[in-house]
Amino acid sequence: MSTTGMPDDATEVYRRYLGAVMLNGLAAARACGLGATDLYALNVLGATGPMTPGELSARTGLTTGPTTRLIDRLEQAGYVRRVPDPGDRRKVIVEQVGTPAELDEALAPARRKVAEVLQSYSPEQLDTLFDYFARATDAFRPG
Amino acid sequence: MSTTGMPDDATEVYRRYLGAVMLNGLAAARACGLGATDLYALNVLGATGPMTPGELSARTGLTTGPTTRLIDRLEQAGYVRRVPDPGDRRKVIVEQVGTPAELDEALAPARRKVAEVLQSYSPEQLDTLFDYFARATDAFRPG
DNA sequence: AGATTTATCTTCTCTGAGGAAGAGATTAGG
DNA sequence: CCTAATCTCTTCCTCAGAGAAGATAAATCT
Repeated sequence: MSTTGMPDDATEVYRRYLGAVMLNGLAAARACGLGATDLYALNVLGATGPMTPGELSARTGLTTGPTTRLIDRLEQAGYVRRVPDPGDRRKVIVEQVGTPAELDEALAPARRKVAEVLQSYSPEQLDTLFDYFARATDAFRPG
Repeated sequence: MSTTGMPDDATEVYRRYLGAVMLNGLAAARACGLGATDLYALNVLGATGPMTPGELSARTGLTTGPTTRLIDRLEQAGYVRRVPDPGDRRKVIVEQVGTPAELDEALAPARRKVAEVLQSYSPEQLDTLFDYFARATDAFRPG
């Protein structure tokens, strides 16, 4: 792809890879009964940390009404918890409850296979890979 | 994570990375007006290649009715094309029309940043990374 | 050829997620 | 202290998307 400076066949490999990651994540979400927005919100919370419903609604692009019910769903499913803001009693803080266990369970088979793949690399190669993971995470951040 | 043999902090880096990839993909899909199922189906088609509506319905878990309308949506949006099966005139083959341009456009900023990250690696390191991309793609395949 | 099976598409219905508007509670400012 | 602004939540409405059941067309089998 000329805009990225990557050769086309490398782009294709990478595109397929991203597609596979998405596919796996969506399938796992579906297996847990999570909608796309729910998963999106969980990812936002996981990436950015606890935040108020207002912030979450800004991040997801939802208005406040649907956001309230989004949080209701996540809370009822045990993925998230509402905590009162000590400094402002109008506010609520939404925080993840540990790591979503069901979701992790659904993602486990793929992670096991990935772990197998990773075991075939040398320590230096693993350093490279994890360096990439860390830096790509920022690259994928919105904004 | 003990089930994978990965150290816990490495798992966390990796989990964040996957979350970021998902987040970016979902945001891009939303920007293109694609629903979660539509995106899922496009990913299936991209990963597996052209297939009949029946196969697609099995992959997505939808019944045949919604699958027809799913394909209608994707076709109308120009992401996909229906071709008659030459060997069986009951069948239709659904195939992607090139690479979804709008989706690619929406993903471009992230890809540019990733390309920047990738430019900092040596050729040997890039070999390692792309080897991983290719093998991880299979690891993420459902089944 | 006739019957059965297979594959896709159509129609109807319904659930669920999202928007709009406003209520209730709390904080900030004059 | 009283008003205005802020934050969350509630209510009502709409609509896209999914299931169920059946229609249509084509292939297969006896």
